[in-house]
Amino acid sequence: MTVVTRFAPSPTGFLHIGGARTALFNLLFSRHHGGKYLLRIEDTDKQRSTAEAVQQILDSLAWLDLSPDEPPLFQSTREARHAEVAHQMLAAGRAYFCYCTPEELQQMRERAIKEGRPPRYDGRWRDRDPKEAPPGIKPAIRIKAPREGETVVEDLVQGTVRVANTELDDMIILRSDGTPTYLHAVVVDDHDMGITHVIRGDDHLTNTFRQVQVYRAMGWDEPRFGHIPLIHGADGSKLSKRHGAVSVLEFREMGYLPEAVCNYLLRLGWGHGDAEILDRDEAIRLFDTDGVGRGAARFDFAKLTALNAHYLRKADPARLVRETLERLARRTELAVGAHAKARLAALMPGLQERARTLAELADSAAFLAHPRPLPMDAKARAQLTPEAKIALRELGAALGATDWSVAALEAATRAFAESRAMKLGAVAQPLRAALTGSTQSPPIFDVLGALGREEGLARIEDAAR
RNA sequence: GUCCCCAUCGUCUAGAGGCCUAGGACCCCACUCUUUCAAGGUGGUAACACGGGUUCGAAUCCCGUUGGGGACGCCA
Repeated sequence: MTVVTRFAPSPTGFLHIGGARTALFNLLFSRHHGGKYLLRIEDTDKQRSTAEAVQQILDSLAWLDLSPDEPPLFQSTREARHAEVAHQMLAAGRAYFCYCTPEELQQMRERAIKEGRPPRYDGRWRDRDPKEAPPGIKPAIRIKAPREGETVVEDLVQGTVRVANTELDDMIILRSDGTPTYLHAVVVDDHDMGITHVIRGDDHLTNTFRQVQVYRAMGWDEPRFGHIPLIHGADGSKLSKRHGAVSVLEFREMGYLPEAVCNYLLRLGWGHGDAEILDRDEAIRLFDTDGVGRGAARFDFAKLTALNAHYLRKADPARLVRETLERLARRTELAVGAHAKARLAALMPGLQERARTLAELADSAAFLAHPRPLPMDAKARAQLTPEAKIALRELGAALGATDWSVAALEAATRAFAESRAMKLGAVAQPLRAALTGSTQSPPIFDVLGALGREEGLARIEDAAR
């Protein structure tokens, strides 16, 4: 049997980071088993579904390299099929018309809760003759769920999960307006799409018992289910906006790399020995449901950031130059032209190993694109003592006479310091302040080299004034 | 309220009865390297929720307690 998985988001908003992990697990699982990974947009709620949300989800998945193997299936296009199946169940005596009004059901729920009973449909139309139907009411179709025994699901993650059938009620599969409910549509679509493994959030675990009834009523093979735990915020509650970012696109904006996000998401709730750094190929090779944990995991920005720093360090400098240029171009105080681009390309190896996110990278690179005079932060200004300024002026003169290569610049500076009986640091720090406006930067001679003779000497002169 | 699921350092996790003096990663703290900051290297702090069993032996199996999460819609 070829494995077929799917990710099935509803387009009522942006793609949640938890949804991204579900998509990742589905992709990894199918790839690991040599199968297919599909996408289904669950847009049957016409009030809340939007085309923008669909596009955002597609963009988010593409960014994370989690695009499906085939174009997405839109659930709304399959309503006729959903209704058809519901009517087949009706004909087979596995479903029935229910003439209750929403108000009536509401009352039923309220009374049950007041009396301390679970709020469930009491099955009042289950065996009633449709001839007794009240006039003028369009019926909904309910499934005839078993009332005795228990329903057991062998979950790939949670193990054997069982529930007494008395806990289940006869859920609506087709609304009175003829549209399918989620619980019904999901099953019909999963069956028709040939889904063999349903990997989704833990919050669907109890739904599974209801969905299984549809498979059984239709005599369809049931897929295997794997319910992965939800992601929580740092305080242990369900991850939401107040925990910081939750939208995948927000993570992109904050400067996280897609491969880092995927690696982090993979390790959130899944483990394989001591493996921490896993690229896509390695993840596909090792991923399986037996490595998925059963408890909810908390989202930790510190670890994501550490992982991001790792990937940033080994990323292709050319790629980072492009990304950084894009961010710098948004800053009006900078002059992002050919000079800046060349300087950035020259210094990127030194910059990228010092930044943890693309946002930090852009911050640390901004000095390269800043027109003179360069603004100084407080610590940098403190470096420029009267003595330091004198030394800088003389150093400038010395450097002006040297070949503008990193090695020559370093040699000249070391010779200069030695001639003054100064420690290299005593010269290098004021120089760093002059060149970068900061006390932290890549190796200072690399900076000097990247800046070029004209700009480098000019900045030294500015600072020596 | 009812049902379902979960429970190892602060966080993510390894651990499938003896290999556990509980390992790794992140965070934090020292030291080291060093022109700064990072990175790297070395070392350190830190956990089996609790109570009963089962067993020669339990982080690992069973029961209970506590704590957390989820689901109970003509939403998805």
